[in-house]
Parts: sequence; C-alpha cells; structure tokens
Amino acid sequence: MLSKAIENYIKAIFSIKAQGTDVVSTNSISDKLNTRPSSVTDMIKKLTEKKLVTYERYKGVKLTNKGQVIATNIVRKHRLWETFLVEKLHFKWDEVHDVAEQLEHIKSDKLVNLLDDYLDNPTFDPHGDPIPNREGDFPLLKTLPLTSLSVNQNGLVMGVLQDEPSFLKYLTKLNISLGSSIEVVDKIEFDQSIEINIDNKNIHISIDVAKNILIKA
Amino acid sequence: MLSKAIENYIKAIFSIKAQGTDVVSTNSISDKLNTRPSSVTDMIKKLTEKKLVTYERYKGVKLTNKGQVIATNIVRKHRLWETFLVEKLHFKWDEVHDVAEQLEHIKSDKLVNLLDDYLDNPTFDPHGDPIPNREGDFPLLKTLPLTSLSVNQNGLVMGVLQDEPSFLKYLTKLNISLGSSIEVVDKIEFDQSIEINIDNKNIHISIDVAKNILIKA
DNA sequence: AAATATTTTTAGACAAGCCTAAAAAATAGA
DNA sequence: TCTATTTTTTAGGCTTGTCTAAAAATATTT
Repeated sequence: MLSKAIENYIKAIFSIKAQGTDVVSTNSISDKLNTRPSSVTDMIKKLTEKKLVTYERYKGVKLTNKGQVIATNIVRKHRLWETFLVEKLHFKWDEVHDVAEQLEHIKSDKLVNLLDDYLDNPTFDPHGDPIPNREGDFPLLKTLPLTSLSVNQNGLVMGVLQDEPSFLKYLTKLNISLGSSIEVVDKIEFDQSIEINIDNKNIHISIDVAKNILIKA
Repeated sequence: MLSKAIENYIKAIFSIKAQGTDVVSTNSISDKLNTRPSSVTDMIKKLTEKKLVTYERYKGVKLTNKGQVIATNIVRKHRLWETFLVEKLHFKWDEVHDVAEQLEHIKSDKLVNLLDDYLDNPTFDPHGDPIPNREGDFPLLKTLPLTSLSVNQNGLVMGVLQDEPSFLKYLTKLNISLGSSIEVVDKIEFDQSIEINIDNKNIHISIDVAKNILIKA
C-alpha cells in the first residue's frame, strides 16, 4: 500500500513529463510539490527501491511501467471525482481541485469503478482532460492550442492546460467554457495577443491565456 | 487542521462513550484502535493540549465541547458517505465501512453539505444509525433491542448496533434488513435464544444477535 | 581548460505516531 | 491493611517525511 506522499511524487513526475519537459529533474519535482530538493533526493531513493522509477543523476527520473500504472490510476481517480463534484454536486469547475486532490487518495478499486459507472463512464473531465479507462488507456482527441488558429478560423473549446482557480475564474468571466465556439478575429503582432469572438462579442486575450485553451477546429 | 490520527482518537472516544461505557479508559481506547496503551497516553496529552478532551488518570477521558463538535462532524461525514455508497453506488450494507472510514477524513465543508443535499438530507444511514444535521443535532427515534419484545409481539427493524461485515452478512442471509417486520414466536429459557417469524418463516437466533438488532414496536 | 554557476546529494535534525520494556500508581482481594 | 493485580505512564527507540546548511558533482561560460 503506497503512502499519500509517494502517490503525490508519482503524480508530480507524471504531470511534469506530460507537460512536455524532457528531463524530470530533482528541482522540477521540488518546485511542483513545494518541497526542498534534498527531500526529493530522499524520496527518489525510496521510489527507486520500490521500482516505481529509474533515476540517473542529472538525467532525470523516469516512471517504470509499474509507476506509470499507478500514476494513471491516480489521474483516473482525480478526474472521475472532479466529474462527480461538478456534474452531481454542482461544484464550479474552479472549485474542485483541492477536494479532488484529497479524494484521489482513497483506496478502493470497487469505489472507483462503481463511481465510473455511476457517471456513465465519462471520457473527459470538467476541464476537458481525458479520463483513462480502467485498463489505463487514455481516450484520444486531438486538440490544438487556441494560438494555432489563424485569423477568421474558428473552433470549439475542448479543454484547458491550466487548472488553477484564478485562470478558470477568468475564463468563466469571459464566458469561455467547454464547448464554447470561438473565432479568431485578429492577431496583434506587437504583443502576440489575440482578439476573439465569442457569443457574438469581441474580446481581447493575452497569448498566455490563449496558449492554455485547447480547441478543436 | 486536525490529523487523521487525531480524528480517529476523537471518534473512538465518542463511540466508546456512545456504547454506554461510563469511563473511557486508556485501555478501552487502545483496544478500539488497535494501538498500545502507551501510544494512547501520548495522544491524550496532545488532545488535552488542543483542548479536545479533559483527562483525569484512572477516571477516563471526556470530550470537551470542541471535541464533541468534531466527533459529531466525523460521524456525520461517515454516515453520509455510507448512505451515498449504498444508495447511489449500490454498495451492499456490509461493504461500506472501510471506504467510509477513509472518506470521513476528507476536509471540505462544502463537499459535506452538498453531498447531504444531493442525498436529500437523510436522517438515518444504511445501518439505521442517525445522521447528525449540519448543526450537529442527532435525529431522535426511540428504538429497542429485539430482546425487549415479548412472545407474540412484533416490530420493524430500524437499525443495528454492530457494523461488522460478518454480522451484517449473517443478517442478510437471514433476510433481515432495515424495515423488515419481525414477530417473536418463542423465547427459549435455556440459552435465552429467540425464535422469530420473518417473511412467514420461523427462524432461530441467538441472544447475541438479537441484542444487536434495533426495532420499533 | 579553467572558472563560475547550477544541480544534486550528504549530514544531521525534527515532528508525528507508533512501538517495547519497565516502572509507577491505583484498585481489588484476602 | 497489606499484597496482588490491573491500569497507566515513562523512557528510549523506530519510521516516514520533512527541513537547513554545507559539500560534491555536473554544466556552462569565458
């Protein structure tokens, strides 16, 4: 039985890798988890002993197969709980993260699978993130960042790359949610910001915001 | 923010008291939690510092007001989750305990209250135990142990005093569940066992089983 | 290639929660 | 009342997961 701390390290490693970083360094993990690098060194030793990761100093940590399976399962639990919170209990999409961080550590395969069924086996969570099935496979859906649209092209919002409440609240304020239809009206060369049309209104968003919105053309 | 360990001690003290024991001793707590008496002594110190209990050696532990509030809240969470597991996810009543023990430690008032609403503010859980409301008040329902019925009297099963899977499974096998109508057919003087009629069948149960079934006449 | 900067590890400490073994305190029995 | 038994506490230790400060290893820059 893995401790909560170990699960959180595994999850952090998985998520840093998923963000496209090539090498998952000691420092990147300590940043993610708000711990000190020395604590990470300690933990990497334990993870290695348990064959959850392999590690080469200065070359980063890699999840083993076993580690991958565990990471995927935590992600699955996290996203299923988020779906439950939003769809059944009517939490808002910017309120679910902290609670789901707790719920994801509950240990019961039966619970997870019954919850999955109760929610009708959803494939995407309230942020548009894919939910792995009980075999650990992620559903595929190719999306692009909003920045990749050209002027006059439009697309549907399929997800976000940031779960931070401040970001989500801002989107809500702009009336952007999953399924919203967005058209790029103009791209400002000067600061790379983008003017978009949503609900027949033109608004202006920064490149940093646009990068974190995933759309399907 | 209270640790899981502290919450479990508070809950144990509350539950020993609720079982009608006059003095909640160090040993009774260590029995309940499967820890050693010396560990209990340590923890009582911490609980006392945090003003969750008062303690006099050899005279037992008592929850303070603050301690009571916390205990009640944990009980509330535990029973709401049990209700959710049985009513929504279709767990059986003998399968919920371990999972609810984990879920009861999730920290989010919003979650508990929305769950409460989602379940239509239930007042009794799947074992017939009362669920305190968000103010901490327990619903009242006077029930009696099955042993208190005389021959030819009958009553409805309202709850059980034991949540142990083996006990609950046995009841299920006998076709006894919440709401079952039971008539006492005979009381055997020799071993105080009881013959009852349920679903038009006569069966025989021991005094130990009968003591743990709560009925309303 | 040497000097500098960054990353990572080591060493030693600490809190929380648990343990064992033994001592001390209170209760119960003769 | 005095002894035996039971209950509780003390003392010291262990593990997990964290920390700080300093040292060592590797990378980068010049």
